[in-house]
Amino acid sequence: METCMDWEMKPLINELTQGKLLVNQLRFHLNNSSSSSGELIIEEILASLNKALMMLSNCGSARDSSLLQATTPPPPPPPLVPMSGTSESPRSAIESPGSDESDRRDMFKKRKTLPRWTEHVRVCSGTGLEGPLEDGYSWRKYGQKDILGAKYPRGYYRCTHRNVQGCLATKQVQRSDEDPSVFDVTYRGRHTCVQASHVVTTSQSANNKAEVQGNHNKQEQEKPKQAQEILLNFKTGLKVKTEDLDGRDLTSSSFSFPSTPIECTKPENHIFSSLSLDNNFMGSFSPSFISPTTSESNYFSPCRVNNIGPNFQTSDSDHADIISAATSCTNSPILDIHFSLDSLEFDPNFPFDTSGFFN
DNA sequence: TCCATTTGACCGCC
DNA sequence: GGCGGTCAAATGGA
Repeated sequence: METCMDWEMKPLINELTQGKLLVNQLRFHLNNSSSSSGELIIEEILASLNKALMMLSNCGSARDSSLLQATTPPPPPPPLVPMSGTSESPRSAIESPGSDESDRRDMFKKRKTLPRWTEHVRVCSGTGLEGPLEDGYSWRKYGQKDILGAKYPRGYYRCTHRNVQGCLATKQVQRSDEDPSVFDVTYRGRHTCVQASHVVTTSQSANNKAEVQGNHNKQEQEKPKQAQEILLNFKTGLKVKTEDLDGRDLTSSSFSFPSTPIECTKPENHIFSSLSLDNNFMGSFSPSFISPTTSESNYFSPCRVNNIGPNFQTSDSDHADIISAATSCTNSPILDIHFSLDSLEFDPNFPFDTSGFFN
């Protein structure tokens, strides 16, 4: 069986390369918009992408499946991992009719080895609703428990596709005692499922790629068009806020896209609302960013950002893997997105398919 | 009827 | 034995 590293190395590199391409397109766009400081950010993004690419080419198969182990503190591991044929099958789905006792014991053992990481998510004020967080995946609540010492109960969610696709990803949502608007979301396991929206977008992407491969000249002609579409989609909801960067107030220089579709302004439309381009984003979001129909979709909009330190570096603290929160995105027609590509650690196990994101 | 949520009970770990 | 995590029956909504 191939190592997880191998399984989508090429697509990953392709996607990163495409990311570079898109950033260049973005740069072009920004140049036209005479946003000089946006250029600075783009340079950083490009540098980060290059760095990631270099890391990928260097690490190669050096990295092993140890990343699947629950390590402390875990670099925010991406939840997406192809585990087709994995031994980790949910009890209810793929279990063999063996002894329930041993199965249950196995379940606990597996649980311990699942990667685990935490995000701090601040919900956007305005909805006043309480509920699970929309993060691009379909979650189904399977339990809630009062936790000792915690004011608020902890909600337990698992992937909706657990039974169908054997996806073992779970998350726990715990409202912070100190700040009720902050939720600690602990993810466990990685998504092995293919979200419906993801399928659509990736297939579209695949179609585009097939088309491109079929006709190279056509590719040259269509790429700008494609990229433009991508850019259009990209800019519909994306704004990079940089005021937190190392004390540099770059707010004025942050690049933002003026034409925000009305959909993005609606609080009930959270396609981009939980977008965060950090490590966790790489893992926990369906690249399509299209929220599947889920009970949690309309509750509120979590605004997740990375802890952006100097030069987009995450801090060395325990919170390196913790997503702090933006204070608000509800009232902004353009959702703020903080991201740190510099801190990306591409888990070889993670099927980083940005086609959905950039499409 | 199907699906998601709720909630009490159960089980393993510490 | 207590606590955290999960299961599964009951319940409700679409």
